[in-house]
Amino acid sequence: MAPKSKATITDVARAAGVSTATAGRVLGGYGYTSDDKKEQVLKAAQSLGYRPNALARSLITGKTRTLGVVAGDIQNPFYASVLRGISNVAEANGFGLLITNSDEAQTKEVRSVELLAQKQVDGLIVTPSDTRKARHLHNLKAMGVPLVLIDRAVAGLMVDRVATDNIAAAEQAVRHLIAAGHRRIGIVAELVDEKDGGLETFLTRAIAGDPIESEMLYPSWQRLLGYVRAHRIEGLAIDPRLTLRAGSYSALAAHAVVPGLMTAPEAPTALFTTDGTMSEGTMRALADLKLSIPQDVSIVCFDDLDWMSFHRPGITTVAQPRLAMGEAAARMLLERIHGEDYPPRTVLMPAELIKRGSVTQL
Amino acid sequence: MAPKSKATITDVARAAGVSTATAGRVLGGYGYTSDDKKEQVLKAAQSLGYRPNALARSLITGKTRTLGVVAGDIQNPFYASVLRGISNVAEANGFGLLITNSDEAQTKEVRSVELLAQKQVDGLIVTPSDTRKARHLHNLKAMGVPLVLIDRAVAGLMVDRVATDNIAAAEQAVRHLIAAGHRRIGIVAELVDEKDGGLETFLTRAIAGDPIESEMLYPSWQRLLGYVRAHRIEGLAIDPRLTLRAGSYSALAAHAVVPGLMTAPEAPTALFTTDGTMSEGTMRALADLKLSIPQDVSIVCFDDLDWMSFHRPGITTVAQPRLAMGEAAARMLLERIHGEDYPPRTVLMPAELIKRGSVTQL
DNA sequence: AAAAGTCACGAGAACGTTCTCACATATGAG
DNA sequence: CTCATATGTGAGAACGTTCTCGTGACTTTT
Repeated sequence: MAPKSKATITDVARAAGVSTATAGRVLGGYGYTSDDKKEQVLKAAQSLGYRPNALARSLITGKTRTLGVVAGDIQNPFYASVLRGISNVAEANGFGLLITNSDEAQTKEVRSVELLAQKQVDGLIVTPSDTRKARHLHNLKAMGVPLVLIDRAVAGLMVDRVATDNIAAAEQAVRHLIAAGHRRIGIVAELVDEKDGGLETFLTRAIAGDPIESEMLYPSWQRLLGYVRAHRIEGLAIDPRLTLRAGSYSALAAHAVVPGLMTAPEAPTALFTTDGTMSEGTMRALADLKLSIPQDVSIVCFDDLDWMSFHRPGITTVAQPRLAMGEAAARMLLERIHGEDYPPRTVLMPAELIKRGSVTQL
Repeated sequence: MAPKSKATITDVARAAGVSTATAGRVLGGYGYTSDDKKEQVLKAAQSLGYRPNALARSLITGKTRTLGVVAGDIQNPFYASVLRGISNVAEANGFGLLITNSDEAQTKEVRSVELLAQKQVDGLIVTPSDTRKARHLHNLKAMGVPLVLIDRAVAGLMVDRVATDNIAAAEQAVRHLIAAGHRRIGIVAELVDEKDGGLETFLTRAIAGDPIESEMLYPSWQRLLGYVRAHRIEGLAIDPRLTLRAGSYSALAAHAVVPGLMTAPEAPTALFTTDGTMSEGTMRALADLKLSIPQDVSIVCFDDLDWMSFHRPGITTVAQPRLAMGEAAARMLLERIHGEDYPPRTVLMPAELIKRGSVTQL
C-alpha cells in the first residue's frame, strides 16, 4: 500500500516473521513453502510494496532475462519492423530488450557489443556491419554467448542466422520487368564495401557465371547478383553503365546518383532499387526530374514500405517479411539460451513480389 | 588474448599478485594506485580477457547506467524517431537503453514499467497511454525514480515533460487552409478515449470558447482544439459532420471512416489529418476513391513522414521535431539522474508548417 | 619536531538475491 | 515397525563488484 523507498527481501522476511530463505522461496517461486507462511509473506510483501531486484537475482542465477540487439538504425523502417518482431517474442517470454544502433559502422558495433556483454545479456541479435572480419563476434561465440545474425552473414562465423532469400527475390523482380518487355533496366544499389577488384570485376565474374561465395555477400551485392542472373536466364546482356552504386546506406546517396543516369542517352526504361532507402532516394530524384511512373520509367523496389500501397501509381515491390524475420531470430535465440544444441541454422525467408502499378508493358 | 569463459576481478588480482581491492581500483578507475601495480593489473586483465560484470557493479553502486523507455510502438515512425533521439544522447553518455512497447494499452504499460523498474533502470521515459489515472507512474515518482513524459501529460503528475505545441500547430495548419479559401474542412483524428460528454459536448464547449484544461488532453484532442480555434479566429462555423473520429490509433480505422464523408453531399474541399497514422489511412482511402490531390481535395497532414516530400504532389504538413524531442527528453532525464532539482519542466517544441503542393487555392 | 595531509595497499563488509546444506516432520511402502 | 521419500524451514555461503576502514610511508604545513 505504501511503497516508500525500497523494501528488500530481508525487510519482507522480518515483517512476516520468517527467514529470508523462506521469503525468497515464496517471492521467487522456487522450493517448498507451506500455505500459511506463503500467505504471511505475500501480505508483508504487498504492504511494504516489495519489488524484486532483478540485478541481485541475475548476479546469482547468471541469467538476466534480457536480450541485446545491435541494429543498424532504429529509425529505418526495416530495422524498426525487425525490432518489433524481436520485441514481440521477447515480451511474450518475459524478456527485456537492450537496443543499440551501429549506424553500420564496425567501431560503433564493437562498442555496442561490449556494452551489452558487460550488462550480461543472455544472448545477442546482431546485424553485422562487416561480413569479413568480426573478432568481437568470434569472441562472443567462443565465450558461449548465444548469438543470432540478421540480414547478413559473417565469413567463418558459424551461428544461427535469418535473412531474406535476396538472390531469388531480386531475380524474380527483374524477370518481372523483363517479362514486361523492358530491355534496359537500371539498378540502384548501395554496394558499400569494396569487393576484391571492385564492381567491374564482380560483374564480369557474375556475368560469366563464375562461382561466387554468395552467402557471405552483403544483401545489396546479392540483389545485384539476382539482377545479373535474371539477365542471364532471359538471355539479355548487361550494360555496366546501368548499375548504379550509391556507395553508402543513405537516401541522399541514391538521390545523388540517379539523375546522371536518367538524363544520359543510355537512360533505362525501368529501374530496380535494392532496398527501402535506395527506393526513397530514387523516388525523390524521379520527382525532381519530373519523370512520371510508369509512363517515363517503370520501377520495382525492394522492401514494402507503407507509402508504396497508396502512392499513385502503387509501387510494385518485393516484400520482405520483416516482422517475421525478427520473430524468427528471437525465437532461435531463445532456443539457444534454453540450451538447445543444434548445428548452426540458416533460415532464408521467402520474399513476395507484390504487383501494383509502377511497371508498364512495353 | 585468450578470452575463455569468464574472468573475474579476483582472477585478475591473483594473476597480478595484488588484492582484489587494488585490482578493483585499477579496473574501476577509482582511488589511488601506483603506476607499476596499475600496469601489472592491466596486463593481467588483458591476458585473461577480463570483462567487468556490470550487474555486480550496479548492485553495489545502485546505478545501472541504463534508461528505460516505454513507447507506443517502435514500428511507428513517430516513436522510431523519438527513440533514435533518446538513443543518441544515451549512447553519448554511456547509457544503455531498455525499450518496450505499450501498444497504447494501460495494462501493457504497467507491465513494462514493472519490468524496467525491477531491472533497476536509473530513469524512465514514458508516453503514457492514459492521461487520467496512472498509479504506476505516481508510485515511480513517489519512490524517487526519475521520470520524463513524452507527447502526453498525466493529470496531477508533476514531472518533466516534452511535447509538441499541438494546439498552435494545428491552428496554423487549419488557418493555412482557410487562407487558401477553404470553408468546409474535414478533420480526421484518432480521439480515442471518451471525454466526459463525448465529442459533441467537447465541440460545443470548444466552440463557445469555454476554458478547457488543454494541457491534459490527448494530442489528437489538442489538435482538434486547434482546428476549432482556427475556425473561431477566422469567423467560420464548425460543422460537426466534418469532424471524423477514427476511435483507435490505426491507419485502418482512419481508412474506414474517410469514404463515408467524402462521398456524402456535405463532402469537404479539404482535409486535415492529425498524425502520421491518420494520414496514411486517409491517403489510402483517397487513393481507393480515386480522388486527386489537390484537384478533388486539398490536404494538410500532421507529422512529416519520409514519403510526403516525394509524393506527387508534395504533401503540405506540420513537421514535429521528433528526433529533437527524444534528445530533449533524454537530456532532461539525465539531468535528473545526476541529481538536478528544478521544479518540473514542460518543454513545448514548436512545429513547422511545411508548404508543398497538396493545397489548392479556391 | 610535531601535526596533518596525501598516496598506496589490503582485509573484509556490503549490495539483495538464490543456492546448498542440515535438520525437521509427515506420508507411504515393505 | 522401519526405511525411504516428499515436504517444509532456517543458517549461512555465494555471485562479482565497490566501499569502508585500518595501516603504513612519504610529503607538506605549522
